[in-house]
Amino acid sequence: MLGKSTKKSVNKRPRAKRLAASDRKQQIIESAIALFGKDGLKGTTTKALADAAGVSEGTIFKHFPTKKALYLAAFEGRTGVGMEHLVTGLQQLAGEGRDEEIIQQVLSAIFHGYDRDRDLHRMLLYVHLGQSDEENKVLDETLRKNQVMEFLTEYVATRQQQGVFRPGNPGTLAHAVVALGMQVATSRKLFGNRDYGVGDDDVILDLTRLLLNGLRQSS
Amino acid sequence: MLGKSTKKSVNKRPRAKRLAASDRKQQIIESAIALFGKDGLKGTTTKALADAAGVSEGTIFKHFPTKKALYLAAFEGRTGVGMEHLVTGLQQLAGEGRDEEIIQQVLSAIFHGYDRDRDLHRMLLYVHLGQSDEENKVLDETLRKNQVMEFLTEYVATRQQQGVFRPGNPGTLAHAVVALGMQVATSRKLFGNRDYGVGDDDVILDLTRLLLNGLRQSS
DNA sequence: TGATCGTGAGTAAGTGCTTACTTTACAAAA
DNA sequence: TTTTGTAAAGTAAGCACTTACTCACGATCA
Repeated sequence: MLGKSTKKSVNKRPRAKRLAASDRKQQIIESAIALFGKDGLKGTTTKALADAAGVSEGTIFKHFPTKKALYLAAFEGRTGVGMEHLVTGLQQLAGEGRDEEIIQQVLSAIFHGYDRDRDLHRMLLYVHLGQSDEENKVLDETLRKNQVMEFLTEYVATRQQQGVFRPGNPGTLAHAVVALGMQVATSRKLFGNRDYGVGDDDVILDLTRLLLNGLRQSS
Repeated sequence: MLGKSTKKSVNKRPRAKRLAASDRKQQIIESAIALFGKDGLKGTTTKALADAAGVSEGTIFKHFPTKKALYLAAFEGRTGVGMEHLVTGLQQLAGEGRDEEIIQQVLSAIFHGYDRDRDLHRMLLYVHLGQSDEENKVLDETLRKNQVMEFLTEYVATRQQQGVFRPGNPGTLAHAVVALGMQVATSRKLFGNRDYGVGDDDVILDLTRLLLNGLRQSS
Protein backbone atom coordinates (compact mmCIF):
# COMPACT_ATOMS: atom_id res chain seq x y z
CA MET A 1 0.00 0.00 0.00
CA LEU A 2 2.42 2.63 1.07
CA GLY A 3 5.61 3.45 -0.74
CA LYS A 4 4.72 1.31 -3.73
CA SER A 5 6.77 2.41 -6.69
CA THR A 6 5.70 2.15 -10.29
CA LYS A 7 8.27 -0.53 -10.93
CA LYS A 8 8.15 -3.88 -9.24
CA SER A 9 10.67 -3.37 -6.40
CA VAL A 10 9.08 -1.69 -3.40
CA ASN A 11 10.61 -0.18 -0.29
CA LYS A 12 14.12 -1.08 -1.29
CA ARG A 13 17.21 0.83 -0.49
CA PRO A 14 18.86 2.05 -3.70
CA ARG A 15 22.08 0.37 -4.61
CA ALA A 16 24.92 1.99 -2.72
CA LYS A 17 27.24 4.11 -4.74
CA ARG A 18 30.50 2.43 -5.48
CA LEU A 19 33.30 3.62 -3.23
CA ALA A 20 36.96 2.80 -2.89
CA ALA A 21 37.32 -0.12 -0.49
CA SER A 22 39.13 1.94 2.13
CA ASP A 23 36.44 4.60 2.07
CA ARG A 24 33.62 2.12 2.40
CA LYS A 25 35.49 0.40 5.20
CA GLN A 26 35.85 3.63 7.10
CA GLN A 27 32.22 4.53 6.55
CA ILE A 28 31.09 1.18 7.88
CA ILE A 29 33.27 1.68 10.94
CA GLU A 30 31.86 5.13 11.64
CA SER A 31 28.27 3.98 11.57
CA ALA A 32 29.11 0.84 13.52
CA ILE A 33 30.41 2.73 16.53
CA ALA A 34 26.98 4.10 17.36
CA LEU A 35 25.43 0.64 17.27
CA PHE A 36 28.18 -1.14 19.18
CA GLY A 37 28.13 1.66 21.73
CA LYS A 38 24.42 1.27 22.21
CA ASP A 39 24.07 -2.51 22.42
CA GLY A 40 27.54 -4.02 22.58
CA LEU A 41 29.05 -6.73 20.41
CA LYS A 42 26.49 -9.45 21.03
CA GLY A 43 23.58 -7.06 21.05
CA THR A 44 24.32 -5.69 17.59
CA THR A 45 23.31 -7.72 14.53
CA THR A 46 25.11 -7.69 11.23
CA LYS A 47 21.82 -6.78 9.60
CA ALA A 48 21.61 -3.66 11.74
CA LEU A 49 25.23 -2.81 10.92
CA ALA A 50 24.50 -3.15 7.21
CA ASP A 51 21.37 -1.01 7.38
CA ALA A 52 23.18 1.69 9.34
CA ALA A 53 25.94 1.80 6.75
CA GLY A 54 23.42 1.79 3.89
CA VAL A 55 24.77 -1.40 2.33
CA SER A 56 23.87 -5.08 2.34
CA GLU A 57 25.13 -7.66 4.78
CA GLY A 58 27.31 -9.21 2.12
CA THR A 59 29.19 -5.95 1.75
CA ILE A 60 29.99 -5.92 5.45
CA PHE A 61 31.62 -9.32 5.12
CA LYS A 62 33.52 -8.29 2.03
CA HIS A 63 35.31 -5.72 4.12
CA PHE A 64 35.54 -7.48 7.46
CA PRO A 65 36.00 -11.23 7.89
CA THR A 66 33.85 -11.42 11.03
CA LYS A 67 31.61 -9.17 13.08
CA LYS A 68 34.19 -9.15 15.84
CA ALA A 69 36.86 -7.95 13.42
CA LEU A 70 34.68 -4.94 12.63
CA TYR A 71 34.12 -4.42 16.33
CA LEU A 72 37.83 -4.36 17.05
CA ALA A 73 38.57 -2.20 14.02
CA ALA A 74 35.97 0.32 15.15
CA PHE A 75 37.49 0.43 18.59
CA GLU A 76 41.09 0.68 17.47
CA GLY A 77 40.52 3.28 14.81
CA ARG A 78 39.38 5.95 17.18
CA THR A 79 41.47 6.00 20.35
CA GLY A 80 43.80 8.65 21.57
CA VAL A 81 43.00 11.24 18.94
CA GLY A 82 43.55 14.90 19.72
CA MET A 83 45.84 14.11 22.62
CA GLU A 84 48.89 15.79 21.15
CA HIS A 85 47.22 19.16 21.02
CA LEU A 86 46.05 18.94 24.61
CA VAL A 87 49.43 17.90 25.94
CA THR A 88 51.18 20.70 24.07
CA GLY A 89 48.94 23.21 25.80
CA LEU A 90 49.46 21.57 29.17
CA GLN A 91 53.22 21.67 28.81
CA GLN A 92 53.12 25.39 28.24
CA LEU A 93 50.98 25.90 31.34
CA ALA A 94 53.32 23.67 33.31
CA GLY A 95 56.24 25.93 32.45
CA GLU A 96 54.35 28.82 33.99
CA GLY A 97 53.29 26.85 37.07
CA ARG A 98 49.60 27.37 36.40
CA ASP A 99 48.38 24.33 38.31
CA GLU A 100 44.71 25.20 38.43
CA GLU A 101 44.42 25.67 34.68
CA ILE A 102 46.17 22.37 34.02
CA ILE A 103 43.71 20.40 36.11
CA GLN A 104 40.78 22.35 34.78
CA GLN A 105 41.83 21.70 31.20
CA VAL A 106 42.32 18.01 31.77
CA LEU A 107 38.83 17.70 33.28
CA SER A 108 37.34 19.83 30.51
CA ALA A 109 38.99 17.68 27.88
CA ILE A 110 37.57 14.54 29.46
CA PHE A 111 34.06 16.00 29.66
CA HIS A 112 34.17 17.22 26.08
CA GLY A 113 35.58 13.92 24.90
CA TYR A 114 32.65 12.07 26.45
CA ASP A 115 30.25 14.58 24.93
CA ARG A 116 31.75 14.37 21.47
CA ASP A 117 32.31 10.63 21.28
CA ARG A 118 29.59 9.35 23.54
CA ASP A 119 29.09 6.17 21.54
CA LEU A 120 32.79 5.45 21.41
CA HIS A 121 33.10 5.74 25.17
CA ARG A 122 30.09 3.52 25.72
CA MET A 123 31.70 1.04 23.35
CA LEU A 124 34.94 1.26 25.28
CA LEU A 125 33.12 0.15 28.40
CA TYR A 126 31.68 -2.78 26.50
CA VAL A 127 35.10 -3.69 25.20
CA HIS A 128 36.53 -3.60 28.70
CA LEU A 129 33.73 -5.75 30.08
CA GLY A 130 34.06 -8.22 27.24
CA GLN A 131 37.74 -8.81 27.66
CA SER A 132 39.44 -11.18 30.03
CA ASP A 133 41.72 -9.75 32.68
CA GLU A 134 44.71 -10.69 30.60
CA GLU A 135 43.38 -8.95 27.51
CA ASN A 136 42.48 -5.93 29.60
CA LYS A 137 46.04 -5.59 30.74
CA VAL A 138 47.10 -5.03 27.16
CA LEU A 139 44.17 -2.72 26.59
CA ASP A 140 45.02 -0.64 29.61
CA GLU A 141 48.60 -0.21 28.59
CA THR A 142 47.56 1.25 25.25
CA LEU A 143 44.84 3.42 26.72
CA ARG A 144 45.94 4.60 30.06
CA LYS A 145 49.63 4.83 29.35
CA ASN A 146 48.83 7.67 27.05
CA GLN A 147 50.49 11.00 26.72
CA VAL A 148 48.20 12.76 29.15
CA MET A 149 48.80 10.25 31.93
CA GLU A 150 52.51 10.35 31.28
CA PHE A 151 52.55 14.10 31.35
CA LEU A 152 50.49 14.30 34.53
CA THR A 153 52.59 11.73 36.37
CA GLU A 154 55.79 13.53 35.54
CA TYR A 155 54.24 16.87 36.33
CA VAL A 156 53.06 15.75 39.77
CA ALA A 157 56.50 14.35 40.53
CA THR A 158 58.17 17.60 39.52
CA ARG A 159 55.85 19.72 41.63
CA GLN A 160 56.46 17.42 44.57
CA GLN A 161 60.20 17.91 44.22
CA GLN A 162 59.61 21.63 44.14
CA GLY A 163 57.74 21.31 47.42
CA VAL A 164 54.55 22.65 45.90
CA PHE A 165 52.58 19.39 45.93
CA ARG A 166 52.25 17.05 48.88
CA PRO A 167 54.04 13.71 48.92
CA GLY A 168 52.30 10.57 47.64
CA ASN A 169 52.74 8.19 44.74
CA PRO A 170 52.74 10.38 41.61
CA GLY A 171 51.17 7.66 39.51
CA THR A 172 48.32 7.21 41.96
CA LEU A 173 47.71 10.93 42.18
CA ALA A 174 47.82 11.47 38.42
CA HIS A 175 45.45 8.54 38.00
CA ALA A 176 43.16 10.10 40.59
CA VAL A 177 42.78 13.28 38.55
CA VAL A 178 41.89 11.38 35.40
CA ALA A 179 39.77 8.79 37.23
CA LEU A 180 37.64 11.38 38.96
CA GLY A 181 37.00 13.11 35.67
CA MET A 182 36.18 9.85 33.93
CA GLN A 183 33.76 8.58 36.54
CA VAL A 184 31.84 11.85 36.81
CA ALA A 185 31.77 12.15 33.02
CA THR A 186 30.58 8.54 32.68
CA SER A 187 27.82 9.13 35.15
CA ARG A 188 26.71 12.40 33.58
CA LYS A 189 27.33 11.82 29.88
CA LEU A 190 26.88 8.10 29.37
CA PHE A 191 24.30 7.27 31.99
CA GLY A 192 22.46 10.55 31.75
CA ASN A 193 22.84 11.41 35.41
CA ARG A 194 22.31 15.11 35.99
CA ASP A 195 22.38 15.02 39.76
CA TYR A 196 21.49 18.03 41.79
CA GLY A 197 20.90 20.10 38.65
CA VAL A 198 24.44 21.42 38.50
CA GLY A 199 25.95 22.34 35.15
CA ASP A 200 29.17 20.97 33.71
CA ASP A 201 31.16 24.12 34.33
CA ASP A 202 30.21 24.29 37.99
CA VAL A 203 31.10 20.64 38.49
CA ILE A 204 34.44 21.08 36.76
CA LEU A 205 35.18 24.09 38.92
CA ASP A 206 34.41 22.25 42.15
CA LEU A 207 36.38 19.20 41.11
CA THR A 208 39.33 21.30 39.98
CA ARG A 209 39.54 23.06 43.31
CA LEU A 210 39.10 19.82 45.21
CA LEU A 211 41.95 18.20 43.33
CA LEU A 212 44.17 21.27 43.37
CA ASN A 213 43.90 21.78 47.11
CA GLY A 214 44.27 18.08 47.64
CA LEU A 215 47.51 18.05 45.74
CA ARG A 216 49.02 21.28 47.05
CA GLN A 217 50.84 21.74 50.30
CA SER A 218 48.87 23.91 52.66
CA SER A 219 50.52 27.28 52.88
CA MET B 1 35.00 -43.65 25.19
CA LEU B 2 35.55 -41.57 28.24
CA GLY B 3 33.08 -41.32 31.06
CA LYS B 4 31.05 -44.24 29.77
CA SER B 5 28.95 -45.61 32.55
CA THR B 6 27.79 -49.17 32.86
CA LYS B 7 24.26 -48.14 32.10
CA LYS B 8 23.24 -46.65 28.82
CA SER B 9 23.07 -42.92 29.69
CA VAL B 10 26.46 -41.30 29.38
CA ASN B 11 27.65 -37.90 30.51
CA LYS B 12 24.28 -36.78 31.75
CA ARG B 13 23.71 -34.59 34.71
CA PRO B 14 21.75 -36.44 37.40
CA ARG B 15 18.30 -35.14 38.08
CA ALA B 16 18.51 -32.16 40.39
CA LYS B 17 17.38 -32.67 43.92
CA ARG B 18 13.97 -31.25 44.55
CA LEU B 19 14.03 -27.97 46.43
CA ALA B 20 11.42 -25.55 47.66
CA ALA B 21 10.62 -23.13 44.85
CA SER B 22 11.98 -20.11 46.73
CA ASP B 23 15.25 -21.90 47.47
CA ARG B 24 15.72 -23.00 43.89
CA LYS B 25 14.91 -19.51 42.70
CA GLN B 26 17.52 -18.02 44.96
CA GLN B 27 20.09 -20.60 43.93
CA ILE B 28 19.50 -19.87 40.26
CA ILE B 29 19.95 -16.16 40.94
CA GLU B 30 23.19 -16.71 42.81
CA SER B 31 24.78 -18.72 40.04
CA ALA B 32 23.37 -16.39 37.38
CA ILE B 33 25.16 -13.32 38.72
CA ALA B 34 28.57 -14.71 37.80
CA LEU B 35 27.47 -15.42 34.23
CA PHE B 36 25.63 -12.15 33.67
CA GLY B 37 28.58 -10.30 35.19
CA LYS B 38 30.94 -12.03 32.80
CA ASP B 39 29.05 -11.76 29.52
CA GLY B 40 26.05 -9.52 30.07
CA LEU B 41 22.41 -10.20 29.28
CA LYS B 42 22.76 -10.92 25.58
CA GLY B 43 26.03 -12.78 25.99
CA THR B 44 24.62 -15.29 28.46
CA THR B 45 22.54 -18.18 27.13
CA THR B 46 19.73 -19.84 29.02
CA LYS B 47 21.55 -23.14 28.52
CA ALA B 48 24.58 -21.74 30.33
CA LEU B 49 22.39 -20.42 33.13
CA ALA B 50 20.77 -23.84 33.50
CA ASP B 51 24.11 -25.67 33.55
CA ALA B 52 25.52 -23.29 36.13
CA ALA B 53 22.52 -23.84 38.39
CA GLY B 54 22.67 -27.60 37.84
CA VAL B 55 19.14 -27.80 36.44
CA SER B 56 17.55 -28.04 33.02
CA GLU B 57 16.52 -25.10 30.90
CA GLY B 58 12.90 -25.87 31.55
CA THR B 59 13.41 -25.39 35.25
CA ILE B 60 14.80 -21.92 34.65
CA PHE B 61 11.60 -20.98 32.90
CA LYS B 62 9.48 -22.57 35.59
CA HIS B 63 10.86 -20.00 37.98
CA PHE B 64 11.34 -16.99 35.73
CA PRO B 65 9.07 -16.04 32.83
CA THR B 66 11.92 -14.71 30.68
CA LYS B 67 15.69 -14.51 30.74
CA LYS B 68 15.45 -10.79 31.31
CA ALA B 69 13.24 -11.33 34.35
CA LEU B 70 15.98 -13.45 35.87
CA TYR B 71 18.52 -10.79 34.94
CA LEU B 72 16.55 -8.08 36.72
CA ALA B 73 15.82 -10.31 39.71
CA ALA B 74 19.52 -11.05 40.07
CA PHE B 75 20.33 -7.37 39.97
CA GLU B 76 17.63 -6.23 42.34
CA GLY B 77 18.19 -8.92 44.90
CA ARG B 78 21.67 -7.82 45.79
CA THR B 79 21.96 -4.05 45.96
CA GLY B 80 22.66 -1.87 48.92
CA VAL B 81 23.39 -4.62 51.42
CA GLY B 82 25.56 -3.88 54.40
CA MET B 83 25.13 -0.13 54.04
CA GLU B 84 23.42 0.36 57.40
CA HIS B 85 26.38 -0.95 59.32
CA LEU B 86 28.81 1.29 57.47
CA VAL B 87 26.73 4.42 57.95
CA THR B 88 26.31 3.73 61.66
CA GLY B 89 30.07 3.65 62.02
CA LEU B 90 30.47 6.79 59.95
CA GLN B 91 27.97 8.70 62.07
CA GLN B 92 29.92 7.92 65.18
CA LEU B 93 33.14 9.15 63.57
CA ALA B 94 31.33 12.28 62.39
CA GLY B 95 30.35 13.11 65.95
CA GLU B 96 34.03 13.07 66.87
CA GLY B 97 35.09 15.07 63.83
CA ARG B 98 37.42 12.35 62.55
CA ASP B 99 37.38 13.39 58.91
CA GLU B 100 40.27 11.28 57.71
CA GLU B 101 38.84 8.06 59.05
CA ILE B 102 35.47 8.76 57.47
CA ILE B 103 36.93 9.15 53.99
CA GLN B 104 39.25 6.22 54.49
CA GLN B 105 36.40 3.98 55.58
CA VAL B 106 34.23 4.96 52.64
CA LEU B 107 37.02 4.18 50.19
CA SER B 108 37.82 0.92 51.97
CA ALA B 109 34.18 -0.12 51.86
CA ILE B 110 34.05 0.56 48.12
CA PHE B 111 37.23 -1.43 47.48
CA HIS B 112 36.06 -4.35 49.59
CA GLY B 113 32.65 -4.27 47.98
CA TYR B 114 34.20 -4.61 44.54
CA ASP B 115 36.42 -7.40 45.81
CA ARG B 116 33.61 -9.31 47.43
CA ASP B 117 30.96 -8.89 44.75
CA ARG B 118 33.08 -8.56 41.64
CA ASP B 119 30.51 -10.24 39.41
CA LEU B 120 27.69 -8.15 40.75
CA HIS B 121 29.55 -4.94 40.03
CA ARG B 122 30.43 -6.08 36.53
CA MET B 123 26.77 -6.89 36.06
CA LEU B 124 25.82 -3.47 37.33
CA LEU B 125 27.90 -1.90 34.58
CA TYR B 126 26.16 -4.06 32.02
CA VAL B 127 22.79 -3.06 33.43
CA HIS B 128 23.71 0.60 33.17
CA LEU B 129 24.91 0.21 29.59
CA GLY B 130 21.81 -1.73 28.65
CA GLN B 131 19.34 0.81 29.92
CA SER B 132 18.09 3.87 28.16
CA ASP B 133 18.82 7.25 29.69
CA GLU B 134 15.34 7.38 31.09
CA GLU B 135 15.64 3.98 32.74
CA ASN B 136 19.04 4.92 34.08
CA LYS B 137 17.56 7.91 35.83
CA VAL B 138 15.41 5.59 37.89
CA LEU B 139 18.34 3.27 38.44
CA ASP B 140 20.54 6.09 39.65
CA GLU B 141 17.99 7.30 42.10
CA THR B 142 17.81 3.89 43.74
CA LEU B 143 21.54 3.37 43.71
CA ARG B 144 23.20 6.66 44.25
CA LYS B 145 20.60 8.17 46.52
CA ASN B 146 21.65 5.65 49.07
CA GLN B 147 22.39 6.13 52.70
CA VAL B 148 26.10 6.64 52.20
CA MET B 149 25.66 9.42 49.66
CA GLU B 150 23.03 11.05 51.82
CA PHE B 151 25.24 10.88 54.85
CA LEU B 152 28.27 12.24 52.99
CA THR B 153 26.37 15.12 51.44
CA GLU B 154 24.98 16.20 54.75
CA TYR B 155 28.30 15.72 56.43
CA VAL B 156 30.14 17.88 53.91
CA ALA B 157 27.53 20.60 54.27
CA THR B 158 27.84 20.54 58.06
CA ARG B 159 31.60 20.74 57.96
CA GLN B 160 31.37 23.64 55.54
CA GLN B 161 29.11 25.51 57.92
CA GLN B 162 31.61 24.87 60.68
CA GLY B 163 34.26 26.44 58.49
CA VAL B 164 36.32 23.25 58.40
CA PHE B 165 35.67 22.34 54.75
CA ARG B 166 35.99 24.69 51.81
CA PRO B 167 32.94 25.98 49.99
CA GLY B 168 31.54 24.15 46.96
CA ASN B 169 28.43 22.19 46.12
CA PRO B 170 28.13 19.52 48.84
CA GLY B 171 26.46 17.09 46.45
CA THR B 172 29.25 17.45 43.92
CA LEU B 173 31.92 17.03 46.57
CA ALA B 174 30.28 14.00 48.17
CA HIS B 175 29.85 12.48 44.74
CA ALA B 176 33.52 13.13 44.05
CA VAL B 177 34.59 11.05 47.04
CA VAL B 178 32.46 8.10 45.99
CA ALA B 179 33.19 8.52 42.28
CA LEU B 180 36.95 8.50 42.78
CA GLY B 181 36.70 5.35 44.84
CA MET B 182 34.45 3.67 42.31
CA GLN B 183 36.56 4.46 39.27
CA VAL B 184 39.81 3.35 40.86
CA ALA B 185 38.12 0.22 42.20
CA THR B 186 36.60 -0.51 38.78
CA SER B 187 39.94 -0.14 37.12
CA ARG B 188 41.76 -2.29 39.66
CA LYS B 189 39.16 -4.90 40.60
CA LEU B 190 37.02 -5.32 37.52
CA PHE B 191 39.49 -4.64 34.76
CA GLY B 192 42.46 -6.13 36.54
CA ASN B 193 44.56 -3.02 36.34
CA ARG B 194 47.33 -3.12 38.90
CA ASP B 195 49.13 0.00 37.75
CA TYR B 196 52.49 0.93 39.13
CA GLY B 197 52.47 -2.11 41.44
CA VAL B 198 50.96 -0.25 44.36
CA GLY B 199 48.85 -2.14 46.86
CA ASP B 200 45.27 -1.33 47.82
CA ASP B 201 46.15 0.13 51.19
CA ASP B 202 48.70 2.52 49.75
CA VAL B 203 46.28 3.69 47.10
CA ILE B 204 43.53 4.22 49.66
CA LEU B 205 45.92 6.19 51.83
CA ASP B 206 46.98 8.48 48.99
CA LEU B 207 43.40 9.00 47.82
CA THR B 208 42.18 9.67 51.35
CA ARG B 209 44.77 12.37 51.88
CA LEU B 210 44.12 13.85 48.47
CA LEU B 211 40.41 14.13 49.17
CA LEU B 212 40.82 15.23 52.76
CA ASN B 213 43.17 18.07 51.93
CA GLY B 214 41.04 18.97 48.96
CA LEU B 215 38.01 19.33 51.15
CA ARG B 216 39.61 21.06 54.14
CA GLN B 217 40.36 24.72 54.45
CA SER B 218 44.09 25.35 54.53
CA SER B 219 45.07 26.27 58.05
C1' DT C 1 1.22 -49.14 59.26
C1' DG C 2 0.94 -48.96 54.73
C1' DA C 3 -1.70 -48.10 50.23
C1' DT C 4 -3.30 -44.25 47.45
C1' DC C 5 -3.12 -40.04 45.36
C1' DG C 6 -2.72 -35.00 44.43
C1' DT C 7 0.69 -31.51 43.94
C1' DG C 8 4.32 -29.36 41.87
C1' DA C 9 9.44 -29.42 40.93
C1' DG C 10 11.97 -31.13 37.34
C1' DT C 11 13.13 -32.68 32.51
C1' DA C 12 13.86 -34.17 27.38
C1' DA C 13 12.81 -32.98 23.22
C1' DG C 14 11.22 -30.07 20.62
C1' DT C 15 9.55 -25.23 17.85
C1' DG C 16 10.08 -21.63 15.14
C1' DC C 17 12.70 -17.75 14.72
C1' DT C 18 17.14 -15.19 14.44
C1' DT C 19 21.90 -15.02 13.56
C1' DA C 20 26.55 -14.83 11.50
C1' DC C 21 28.36 -15.89 7.55
C1' DT C 22 28.40 -17.78 2.26
C1' DT C 23 27.50 -18.09 -2.49
C1' DT C 24 26.29 -16.64 -6.80
C1' DA C 25 25.39 -13.38 -10.01
C1' DC C 26 25.34 -8.72 -11.62
C1' DA C 27 26.70 -3.72 -12.32
C1' DA C 28 29.87 -0.19 -12.93
C1' DA C 29 34.32 1.87 -12.85
C1' DA C 30 39.17 1.40 -14.81
C1' DT D 1 37.63 -6.73 -20.54
C1' DT D 2 38.89 -7.08 -16.09
C1' DT D 3 38.53 -5.87 -11.65
C1' DT D 4 36.02 -4.56 -7.81
C1' DG D 5 31.93 -3.36 -5.10
C1' DT D 6 27.34 -4.68 -4.16
C1' DA D 7 22.86 -7.25 -3.89
C1' DA D 8 20.02 -11.03 -2.86
C1' DA D 9 19.08 -15.33 -1.61
C1' DG D 10 20.64 -18.70 0.73
C1' DT D 11 22.35 -22.06 5.00
C1' DA D 12 23.60 -24.22 9.16
C1' DA D 13 23.87 -23.24 13.78
C1' DG D 14 22.20 -21.22 17.87
C1' DC D 15 18.81 -19.01 20.36
C1' DA D 16 14.83 -18.19 23.86
C1' DC D 17 11.10 -20.31 25.09
C1' DT D 18 7.28 -24.34 25.12
C1' DT D 19 5.18 -28.72 25.64
C1' DA D 20 4.10 -32.92 27.35
C1' DC D 21 5.64 -35.65 30.30
C1' DT D 22 8.06 -38.10 34.90
C1' DC D 23 8.71 -38.71 39.45
C1' DA D 24 9.41 -37.58 44.46
C1' DC D 25 7.02 -36.67 48.46
C1' DG D 26 3.78 -35.41 51.99
C1' DA D 27 -1.13 -35.74 53.21
C1' DT D 28 -5.04 -38.62 53.72
C1' DC D 29 -7.20 -42.45 53.92
C1' DA D 30 -8.05 -47.71 55.35
